[in-house]
Amino acid sequence: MVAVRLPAENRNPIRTRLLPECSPRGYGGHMSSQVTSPALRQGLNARQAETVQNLMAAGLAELRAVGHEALTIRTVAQRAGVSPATAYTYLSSKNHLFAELFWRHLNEGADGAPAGSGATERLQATVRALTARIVAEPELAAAVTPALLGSDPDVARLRLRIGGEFYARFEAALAGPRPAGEPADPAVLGVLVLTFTGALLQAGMGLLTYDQIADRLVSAVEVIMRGNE
Amino acid sequence: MVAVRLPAENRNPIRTRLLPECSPRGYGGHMSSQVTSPALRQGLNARQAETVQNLMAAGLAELRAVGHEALTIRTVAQRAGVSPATAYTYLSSKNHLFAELFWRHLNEGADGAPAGSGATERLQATVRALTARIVAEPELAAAVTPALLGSDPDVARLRLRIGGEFYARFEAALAGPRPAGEPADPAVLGVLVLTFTGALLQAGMGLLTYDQIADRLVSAVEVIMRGNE
DNA sequence: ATAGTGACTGGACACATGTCCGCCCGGCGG
DNA sequence: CCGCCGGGCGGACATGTGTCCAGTCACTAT
Repeated sequence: MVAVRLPAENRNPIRTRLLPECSPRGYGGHMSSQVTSPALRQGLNARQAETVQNLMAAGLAELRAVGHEALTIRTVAQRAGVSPATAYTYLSSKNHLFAELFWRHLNEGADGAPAGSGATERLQATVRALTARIVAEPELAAAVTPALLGSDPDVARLRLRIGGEFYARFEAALAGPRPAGEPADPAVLGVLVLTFTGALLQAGMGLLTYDQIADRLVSAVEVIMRGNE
Repeated sequence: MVAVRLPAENRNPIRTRLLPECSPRGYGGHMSSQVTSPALRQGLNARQAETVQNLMAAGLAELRAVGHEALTIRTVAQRAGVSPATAYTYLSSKNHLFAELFWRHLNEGADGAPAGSGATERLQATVRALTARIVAEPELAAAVTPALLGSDPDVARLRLRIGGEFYARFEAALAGPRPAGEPADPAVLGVLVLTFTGALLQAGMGLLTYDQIADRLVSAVEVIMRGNE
């Protein structure tokens, strides 16, 4: 950890790595031509956006090819056709790369809120959808669990977003379809999120395979909801 | 990660780091004079056991003093008064140190199985006891979460033990006092363990403070048990 | 007393990580 | 056409990690 070398006040003036918001999620209007309203894209111009795009694609490819342990920012940079120095201007660390990739991966596949008559049913659908999404990139899943525990500020930012996303999805499923669902019980919601993250942790540790966690979680939802509507 | 450099077949012939079982747990007979029945202590003789003891104490002290990010095996070795090379004969990595310290810490404080009339009550007592134990060494808690995700074989060993310990404690609380408790429902048990590890993960990420997790978990137990006896 | 055993040592090694800095060069405004 | 601006480059650096090996020294058995 080099980050400890300096007392954290005279380093990194404000330089949080800037990456385009760019979640290709839902409203597909503003990402058509790559240059529309550059100011909205977190201050990245077209050239920079392309570099970032290359880095992300290369990161995923490298991850699939050699796994998260052997991957280094330098090999990713090479695969993306940029220099390591350039890569480091966008990615503060390996952990940051993994977190960013995971965030993007999570937000692909535009699953609308699950419809269904009962909360349990909707929650189980949500759980299945999420785990399916995660299981689709096993190496990414294995990489992101330790990565999200890093102390890097860019990681912290992503971690909040990812946690919030889980929370939002479970809340949507618990409360029911939009116009007038019942309000979600925060205690129940909390347990659901805790259980889900617990499953991810156990999978990350190798105590559960990613195949098992879907079934475990479906069963968990049933147990939890048994006394709660 | 140097562990990847060689294909893992011609390194470490069998040399899993040996540490004394030594959990000062319960039956306090066999650890009085430091030399009784050396064979039982995982093949460590008195001198080695003392070195290990020094390393563990130094590790904990260093952890408290500078935190887990700044700690290195070399500083721990120095504090323990041994050379880094020696430290590495017992500790395969920083992660291994943290896992070992956590395991020992968890097994101090000889809390017997919680008595109580209802399963919910016993589970809440268990949850409180565990989190209190963990919160007693916040730096250790912060260190162990990422550490347990490591790929080091020594870490894997500890991780299984720690997971098993959690499982056992929840099972004991769920099933009730020894001679004739009702058998624990494995689905409920599974949810409890997932929720607990989820809470640890969230605390490790900084989404929850370690102070909050006790309350969250007590509430979680109530929610989970609401429909299950 | 002597030789041997084995824990510990010192120090160099092969990587990896993230930072810094001077330079290049292509596009854009004058 | 010229000059600047700024993204990207090359490469050295400081630091950390885990490994390896020849050598030392106290204890032990003969």
